[in-house]
Amino acid sequence: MSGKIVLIDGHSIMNRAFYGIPLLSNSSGLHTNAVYGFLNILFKILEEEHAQYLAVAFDLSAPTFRHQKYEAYKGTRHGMPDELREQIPLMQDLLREMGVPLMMLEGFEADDLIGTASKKAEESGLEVRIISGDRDLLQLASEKTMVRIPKTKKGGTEVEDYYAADVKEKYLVTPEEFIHVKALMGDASDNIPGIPGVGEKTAVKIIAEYHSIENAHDHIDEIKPPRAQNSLRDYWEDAKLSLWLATIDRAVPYELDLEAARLDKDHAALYTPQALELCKKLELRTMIPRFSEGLASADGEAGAGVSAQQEEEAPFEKVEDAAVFLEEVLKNKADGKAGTERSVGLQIAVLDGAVTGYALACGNRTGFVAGEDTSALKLLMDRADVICAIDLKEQLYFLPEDPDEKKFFDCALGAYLLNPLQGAYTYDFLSGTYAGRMIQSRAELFGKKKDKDLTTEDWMQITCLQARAALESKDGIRLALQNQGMEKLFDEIEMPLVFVLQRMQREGILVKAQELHDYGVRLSGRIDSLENQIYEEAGQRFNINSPKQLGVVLFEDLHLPSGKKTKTGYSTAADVLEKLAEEHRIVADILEYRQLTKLRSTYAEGLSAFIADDGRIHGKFHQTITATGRISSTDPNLQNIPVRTELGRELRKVFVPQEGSQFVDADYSQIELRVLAHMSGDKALIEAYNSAEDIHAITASSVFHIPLEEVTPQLRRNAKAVNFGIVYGISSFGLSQGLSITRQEAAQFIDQYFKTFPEIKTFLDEEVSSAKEKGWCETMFGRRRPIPELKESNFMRRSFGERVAMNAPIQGTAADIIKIAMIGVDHRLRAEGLKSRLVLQVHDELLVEAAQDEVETVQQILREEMEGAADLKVKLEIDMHVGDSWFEAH
DNA sequence: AAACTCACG
DNA sequence: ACGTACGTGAGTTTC
Repeated sequence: MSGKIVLIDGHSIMNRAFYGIPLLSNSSGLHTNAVYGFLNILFKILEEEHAQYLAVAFDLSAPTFRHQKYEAYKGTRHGMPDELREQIPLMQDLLREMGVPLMMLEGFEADDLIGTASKKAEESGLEVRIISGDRDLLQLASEKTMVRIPKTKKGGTEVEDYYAADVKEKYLVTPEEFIHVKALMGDASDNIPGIPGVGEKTAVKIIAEYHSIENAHDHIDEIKPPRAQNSLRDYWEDAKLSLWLATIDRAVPYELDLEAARLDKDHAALYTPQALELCKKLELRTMIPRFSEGLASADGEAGAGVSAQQEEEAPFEKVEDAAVFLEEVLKNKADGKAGTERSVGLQIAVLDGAVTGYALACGNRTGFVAGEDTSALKLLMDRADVICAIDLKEQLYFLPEDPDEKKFFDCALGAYLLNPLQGAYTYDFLSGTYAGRMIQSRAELFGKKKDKDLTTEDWMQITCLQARAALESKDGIRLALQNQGMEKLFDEIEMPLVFVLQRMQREGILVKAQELHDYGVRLSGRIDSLENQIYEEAGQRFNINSPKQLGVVLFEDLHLPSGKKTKTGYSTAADVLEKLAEEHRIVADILEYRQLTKLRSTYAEGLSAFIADDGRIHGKFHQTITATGRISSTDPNLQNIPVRTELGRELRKVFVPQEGSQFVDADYSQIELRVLAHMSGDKALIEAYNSAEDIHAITASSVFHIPLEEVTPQLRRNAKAVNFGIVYGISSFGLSQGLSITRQEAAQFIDQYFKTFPEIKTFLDEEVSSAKEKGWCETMFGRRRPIPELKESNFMRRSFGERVAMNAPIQGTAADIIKIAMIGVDHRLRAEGLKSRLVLQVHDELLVEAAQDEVETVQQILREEMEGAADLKVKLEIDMHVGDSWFEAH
């Protein structure tokens, strides 16, 4: 017999899918994300494998014998979240409707059934593919059995494939020996105890040499690390038990009905009317087209099957005349084939900085247009109702000027709002998560190749995939935004901001290259003499930049009081060194050396490299990076230009407006604390803001019960630190670090603070408990941040989650507000026909390069748009300055 | 690639 | 008892 069978480990793949995809639920509150993800993986595998047989194994709900025994012995039981548990029967029902055989047998695990079925299949001459998220199944890999493990990587799914040889290559042992490794090292997730004191490294070493635990035990006196030798001797019974637990039973009394598992050629038989019905019932929206199309093609088997097949093999066309293709695309849409809206996915391919072409997608048809003919782009701007893209800001450089901003939809941006923790919003992730089509990622197609190592053909493929993913994921993303109440945030803040940020990037900021260079030279002079002085004081030459070497010099050679902080050695961080400044002259020199070399390498040298031919730095602003909704900046980072020290601040003198312009710089005064006052509604804090200039001083006065005039600088400093602490999600330990006081003292401050501002306490507690209940927190404008840490059992991680729940709504709301202000400022500058432009945003600060004769107007616009960006219970105030450099204006 | 340090809000 | 302030990005050393 020849052919191929795919065996899926049901629970394990459901598990992967559940944790890989945001928790979607349908209108009746039923969660469906794992079902959805499972189908995604299933279809992807089927498309790749062209297999003849398919079956899915599940554990029966009752605990199996092996685990029952061990769990009883150990008293543990791994739980499954209810949100996942409820999806298992749904998945099984759906598979039944699709005619896929379910392998289940009382008393045996899915592992055992798969092990048995794969053994029999191999014996009868079939190729076998085992799909599981569980590395335990690697023991089943052979020359004819490939174990495939889908891994959710940052931004997408990749499948790791293992034949027996691959297991050996990666783990240095054969699949069979792999069981013995497990028996020694154990596996917490699978309740295999292993033996104490033996981890992965030792276990692999022992088994690679002795091939089995029995043989190792026979040569017990030769076992190398004495710790492992003793452990194997003392815990031999545990090792044997573990081996038994880890071994998959390949002789289960179970016969898979191969005929029932048979797949037809294009898998049309999976798409039954009943399965379609169930999909509709579950509201698996993006799966529905797939099932109904499959059904339709099965109905008209004779002719339609062939063309469907062909389309699968050649999904993309290369287009000669883009405008013609687009006309046709838009016409089809308009004809109502896929709705009346004329939306097109768009992606531009750039190779070595030059546009090599662009892809337009409609439905499953994607046309790639080579070269730089942009006629279709103009047509597109004109004719399409919705243009979707991934990372639109970077695409805009290649589109005609001043497009109609309302037409665009950035899928990456939408997906970011739905889960800002995702980290990357690649086309394959968007397609798999929101369009129900799992596709090959860039890494799967081209491995670790860098941009410059890709050919135009490669770009063509990626670009087409991106365009199609954008088009297909748009509806799913919009629907999810709607369901989560974030449509307004998306439409009125995030999407408009894309264009503002792009204009800022394109504008850039003028930097005096010569002065920047001179600044670096000045630093170098001082660095040289410091370096020599440090060597002299140390009595030796060493690499001052190496914390490791520095630690040895300070704490061993010079015997300075042992820096307590350690992780992989001594800490030499600034706060540790500052406490040692009295002990030795070298410490102050090192701190100064650190400061100067930082300024030289990161700023003087680092920034120079980014000055473009126009003399300006065109840094990038990112809108989909931070967990809280802030913007981030790279290439270079213009949001961390020094300001706190005099010498560092000097650097800002090289950031200047162009001839005939001035900088106008405006920053919010304590925006986060004001947001807190508003959101908590705390009467005392609101009153404090309405009555006094100096919020930290009045905080000190209220908290410590002394008249405002008698607040000392020390007390004011304390109060300021507490205010910061509150915004960060207060903890006595954190505050004690910030103020260099004991935890008890810090706890007293906090206690006093909450007595003075009781509604703040209530508010923060409420934020935490609501986030615990819902799994996420949100800003005034509905921006969400999921906080998975709140569910964890680890104290440290859970505490982190609690602090996040207090901080994110505040930091995020402030971020929302300045985004609104940016849109307002940018739009007014342009609407009023001014030449002045926004050039930088630094979280609570905006910098405008203002034409000389527009300075006053710009000031008025900044004040109105920033102070009017949100209506809070306290006034939003800004500080504003005009100057001929960033140094002067800030 | 990870760890460390440090620049900013 | 657990060991930390919240959010970023970049340069350097080390593995």
